[in-house]
Amino acid sequence: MASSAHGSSRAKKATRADVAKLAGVSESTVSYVLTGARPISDETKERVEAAMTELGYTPNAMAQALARRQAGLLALLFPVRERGFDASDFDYVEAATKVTAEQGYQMLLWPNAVEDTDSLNKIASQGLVDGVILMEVREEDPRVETLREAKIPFVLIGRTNDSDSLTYVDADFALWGPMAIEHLASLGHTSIGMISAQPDLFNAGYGPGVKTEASVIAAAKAAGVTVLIKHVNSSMRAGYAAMEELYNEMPGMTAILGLNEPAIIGALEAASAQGIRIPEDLSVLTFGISEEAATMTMPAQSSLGVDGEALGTMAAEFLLARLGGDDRTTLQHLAPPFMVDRGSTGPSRT
Amino acid sequence: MASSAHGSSRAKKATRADVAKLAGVSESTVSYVLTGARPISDETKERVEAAMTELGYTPNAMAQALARRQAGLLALLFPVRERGFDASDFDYVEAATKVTAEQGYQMLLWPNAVEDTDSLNKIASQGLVDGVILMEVREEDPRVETLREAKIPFVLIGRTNDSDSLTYVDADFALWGPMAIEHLASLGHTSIGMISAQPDLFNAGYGPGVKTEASVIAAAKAAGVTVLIKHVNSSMRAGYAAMEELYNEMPGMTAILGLNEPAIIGALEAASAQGIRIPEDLSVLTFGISEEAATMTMPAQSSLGVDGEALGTMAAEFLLARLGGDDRTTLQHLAPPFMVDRGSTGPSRT
DNA sequence: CTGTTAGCGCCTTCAT
DNA sequence: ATGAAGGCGCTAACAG
Repeated sequence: MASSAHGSSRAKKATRADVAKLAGVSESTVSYVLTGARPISDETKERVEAAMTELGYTPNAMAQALARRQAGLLALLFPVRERGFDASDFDYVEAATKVTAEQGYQMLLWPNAVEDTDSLNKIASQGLVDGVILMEVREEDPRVETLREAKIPFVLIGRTNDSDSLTYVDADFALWGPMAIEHLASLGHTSIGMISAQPDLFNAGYGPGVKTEASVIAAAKAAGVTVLIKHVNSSMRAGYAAMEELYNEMPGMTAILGLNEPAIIGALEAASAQGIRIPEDLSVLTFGISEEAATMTMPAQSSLGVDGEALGTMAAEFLLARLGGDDRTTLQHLAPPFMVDRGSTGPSRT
Repeated sequence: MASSAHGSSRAKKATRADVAKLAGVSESTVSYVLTGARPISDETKERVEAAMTELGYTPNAMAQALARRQAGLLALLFPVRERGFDASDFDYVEAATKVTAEQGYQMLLWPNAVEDTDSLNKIASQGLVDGVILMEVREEDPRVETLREAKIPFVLIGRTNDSDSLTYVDADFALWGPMAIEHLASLGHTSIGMISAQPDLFNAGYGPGVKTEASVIAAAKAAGVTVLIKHVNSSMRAGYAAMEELYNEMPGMTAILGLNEPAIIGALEAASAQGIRIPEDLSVLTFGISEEAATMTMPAQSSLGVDGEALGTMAAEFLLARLGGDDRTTLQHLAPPFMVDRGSTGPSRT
């Protein structure tokens, strides 16, 4: 069964006409048993279905798309190169995929870089996909203008600086700083280090980085505590080094905030190498980290973030609304933060 | 400029007929200035191009695909959920994307699970994509049969147990064990631990895991050294614990092999926590790890693996050959391993 | 150098 | 409950 001796992979596929002929019905009838858009007698339906399986018929996606004037495809833009694609990212993607699949859409992952607007323009303006979800959004994001010009419905997970007229879901980073600082301040911490996003992402206007830092700084000021921020490359090594810098520049540090997954791992390693114990000597609170990443280290990290699955779902629903022609309402959502206590923060023992 | 007050994103796009009318030429002429498949006078070419830009015309991908009987799309199957998508994975993808783009193909990333053969069958048999590249291949991989039935050209990066008739590129794992063991044995190591792939991947027949272990075991036997293998979950925590187990069960251990990125990080952390120094007290050699991952830990890990970019390129070339109708030749390639010494191995001081 | 004419495979409105 | 017929937007011979 494994090999058909003549073996031409160019065997032409059965078409709707073939099925119609074999079943002795008209072509449109074949379509109607597929779509169910019209009542068909059981008898002919059976004949048609038999013919379809006999011929191994599958409708041609391109022809369908052309006739229906819609591709049934959605693209999810995720510039994979920047920082990979981890379990927490997949929370969003999986949720969005699930929701849109229920409406008959297939989701494609577009891994190209943010700057690759040429490719993007192609898929967006050629009608290859019906709608787009953007992830890893920057404060100034060239993709937005490209998609706008292509007149294709799109929604952001994240947001740009100028997002009043955009459709998006995002975390409410403005609340992250206050919530985190209050938590630590109430435990008595007054000297707090922060291992933040890598410099280039920050400079490129990476939203979570910029917005979270801003709210941390404001909250620290309000609470009267000191925060020392380091922009650290996304590597354990850099995190390790940053930890030493922090202790040098702020000897009384009793807590750190994290906004950089790999770097935090390195920082924890540095702490452990120095015999610094968590949470006895140092409290650790990490932003926007997945369950997996948070419990992967030793000790596990208490964290503050959003529900990626919920956000992904909502993004998909917004997009479906746009695809459905809802053009008037503003669809925007900021998700509130929630904190998960995994025991890595405790009272200050200054 | 930001908002067009009437704001219907449903504005119908210009078609080839519109361009032809505006330029005062026939429709086919419009096509021919686009494809350049026929000489066109400079004068009419300019008129047509002017009309195109005036109307913002872009050819409809679906209609093109239908008429050409080819979509110009390729899918790269990568089940993202299993272990994420990291920098080393992107080496393959980027290389393959580049090569195929030069032939006018767009590469899509298909993140669905290996078991999701329904979705796969859809995109494969509906003519949505012209060819497929599979990654994360298992010894028994259901996707292969699905693609075969769909009669669509495909190539594996990796291979199944029964791959004689398949088109693939893969690492030559059979050489990994000997090369690694010889390296360590020649340094005097005789008690070697191995932190291997997680149990479920291994049981699912994850090729790199199964094949590498087999070659390690054989090579160890031949060299007369002892290897103790642990199947470890892909987390730092699990690696940390595995390290302790290894020392308990094999107190004289002086070297470890790694085949599990996160677990190795945990293992290194465990070593550092115990005051075990690398490479003085323990040699570390990791398989199939990217430059980034290898240099991310402290100390960096010497590693043994393949050139992902080269493999991705070759996979793409194989696929292009199949798409070009080359159906007879066997296209298979096993890439030799190469070792990168980052100083984490040294003489045994038993 | 340029136009005309069949399709590509399917959807969908009219008819019956 | 079923057929027939006209597109969807573009390609690719076939004619000049």
